[in-house]
Amino acid sequence: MSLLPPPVNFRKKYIIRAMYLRLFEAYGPQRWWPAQTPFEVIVGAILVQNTNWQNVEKAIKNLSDKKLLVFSSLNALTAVQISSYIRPAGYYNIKAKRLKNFLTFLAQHYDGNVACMAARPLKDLRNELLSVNGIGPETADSILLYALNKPVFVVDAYTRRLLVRHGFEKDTGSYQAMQELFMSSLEPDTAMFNEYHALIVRLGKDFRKEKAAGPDYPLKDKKYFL
DNA sequence: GACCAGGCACATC
DNA sequence: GATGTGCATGGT
Repeated sequence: MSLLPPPVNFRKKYIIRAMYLRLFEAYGPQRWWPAQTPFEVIVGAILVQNTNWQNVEKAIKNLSDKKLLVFSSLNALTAVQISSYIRPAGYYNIKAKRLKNFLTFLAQHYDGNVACMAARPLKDLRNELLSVNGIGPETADSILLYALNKPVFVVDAYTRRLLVRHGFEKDTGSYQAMQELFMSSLEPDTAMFNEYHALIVRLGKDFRKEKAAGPDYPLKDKKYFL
């Protein structure tokens, strides 16, 4: 029995859990991922790399209008052809190649069927995705969580900024360290991981909006929302 | 006209 | 391992 304060990790984990409740209370369910099918989720996950979602929506619509949000249709196109549809998303040449890389991977390993991926052990599947050129940790985890409903926590730029601003991680901290903080603090619950990450993005966008609203906005007071 | 956005690969030290 | 750079559009 000790009256000493609990270890830092204990406090951090408590706050990680409490933040979810606060965010959910404030914003409610976010209903992610904004897509009709798991295949569309994956296309969006690649297109959104370092890009505003609004721009991705335009690219997705171009593909959707041409009925290309289906493996067989998109896979029939060359990278150059794909790039012509996804221009609004930016980095369109490299992203077209990345989409082709994924489509080739899906064809070779899963007969072009996204649902077939879900049968593989999570760790193996994650490593497979990471082996595809153009799919890094965040894109892989977004695919696992939002397309395949696997209990994996997605760390993105908003998550990183949140942890750094709260002094939970150094800004040089690794993706894995930040992911581990969430996953060791929470039960592996797919629906909750889905919601939590979406809420962090919502918070980040809100924060940016208010910051842009005026130079007198009291950022210092808004920094901590717990 | 800057500056930014839900990354990633690659070169170099 | 850490750090720097190219990739590109559209909104504020």
